Amino acid sequence: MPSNKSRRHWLSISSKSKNLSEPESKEIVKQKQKTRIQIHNEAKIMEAALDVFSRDGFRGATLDRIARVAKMSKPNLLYYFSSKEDIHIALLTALLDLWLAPLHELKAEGDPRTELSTYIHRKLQMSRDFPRESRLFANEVLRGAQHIEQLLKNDLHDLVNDKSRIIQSWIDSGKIAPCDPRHIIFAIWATTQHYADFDAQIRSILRQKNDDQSHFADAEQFLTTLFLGQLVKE
Amino acid sequence: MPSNKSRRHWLSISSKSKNLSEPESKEIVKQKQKTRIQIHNEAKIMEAALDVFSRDGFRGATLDRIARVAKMSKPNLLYYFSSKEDIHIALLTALLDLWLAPLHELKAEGDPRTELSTYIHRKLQMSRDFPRESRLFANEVLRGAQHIEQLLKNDLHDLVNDKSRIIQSWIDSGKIAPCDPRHIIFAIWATTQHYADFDAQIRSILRQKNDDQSHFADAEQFLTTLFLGQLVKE
DNA sequence: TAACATTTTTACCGAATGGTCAAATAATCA
DNA sequence: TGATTATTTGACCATTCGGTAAAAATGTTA
Repeated sequence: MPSNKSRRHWLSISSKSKNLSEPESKEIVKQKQKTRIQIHNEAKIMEAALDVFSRDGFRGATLDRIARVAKMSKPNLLYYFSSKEDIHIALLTALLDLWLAPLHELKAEGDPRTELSTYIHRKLQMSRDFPRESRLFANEVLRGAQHIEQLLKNDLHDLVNDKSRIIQSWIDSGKIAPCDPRHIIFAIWATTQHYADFDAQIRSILRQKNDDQSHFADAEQFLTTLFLGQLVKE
Repeated sequence: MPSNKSRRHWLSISSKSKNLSEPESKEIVKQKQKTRIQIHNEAKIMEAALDVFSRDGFRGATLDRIARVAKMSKPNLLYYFSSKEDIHIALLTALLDLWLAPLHELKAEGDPRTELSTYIHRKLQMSRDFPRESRLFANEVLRGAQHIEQLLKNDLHDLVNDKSRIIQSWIDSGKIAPCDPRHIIFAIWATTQHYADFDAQIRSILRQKNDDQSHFADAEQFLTTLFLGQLVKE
């Protein structure tokens, strides 16, 4: 499968949680409209920040490096975001939806085998096409997830519980072995994201070049077999 | 690239492999005997380094912080290791054996079900009891594994290939579905280490306290079911 | 105990860090 | 167009970074 090299994804900057406060009926909104330059530069910064934070983690990343990658001066960068922490949080927040999209699509109506293999497929696609995003979250969670604690405890927790109820219904109807459905989700996360986060290790073992993505097909075949219960014979 | 200034740092953690050979065979042994203070302080530094590197990654970690955790001055720390990179590499090297021990124990003679569930059990135990070690390697591999490239390409590669041959024999005798055995190993790594590396996420979702490890029992039960092929019913 | 080797500390270095400020420049719009 | 606002810049700052030099302190041993 050819790789999708042009990976500019739109990033809607977190419109700052101030928006939670009532915009005072339908009058003049305090939040000013974003300039074309603003939109462009904020996107440039997010793109650069993704590059740097995903490689070095929060503490290891530097504003100088982000500025250099974004091809702007450091003060200019700080004109758009007030601090390093700000950039990091904005980036994580903006990418969370993209990151959780595959799980959102897990539907109760479908049959378990189809739903699970579709989910695996989509997650593997994410690892293949958005490895930086995967590493960004991996780095953040490794650190203790201090910058997205609330996101995890609220949004992610609720989403997982929601989807766990679907899986539970499959368990109740005897289609899946009794277990805590959340561990199924953990296992799919772990196995699929592993191919992005631990890429260097996998390539060392498989002796693959950096641009070779042929193992993803094997991985999907294997993981489908694994999760659909046909790996070990009786 | 380690700039190897030939200082008086003949002391190195990895020298233990040399100690296995006969002491003073014929010539004057350059390797001097380690002082009690040396042994003590190197251990103190490794312990502190494990704490700091596993939390912040290589770039994010600082010598000042390591020194503070180890309760010694920074120059004192640099008396034992010549650079930050040195400490990191020494730590990774010293811990690799511990980290690979469970895989080493995978034996061809046993039956696949027992061998796999034992391996899962050991790996989960590692995640539970040595989470910092797990995160240390996770951080390093996330960065591209620049400091352990050779270790991965040689030692780990060979070990995995070796054990893959065992699994392949199980495939050949029809006990396991045809697949690249290395993906089985990857999947066990991913799922088990996930409980250490992504601990913060898991606790957020399960709403568990930091010292609660009760989910490890669930995890083992679940992963055994998963890998032994009894998760999804026909 | 004296001679010697090992360990620790103090004081320091140049570079990089996150961040500020006011002035200069460019874009927008009445 | 000019006035206003939005953007960019260079000069700067306090702190922290990885690391060094050399003396002081401590341990070891003849």
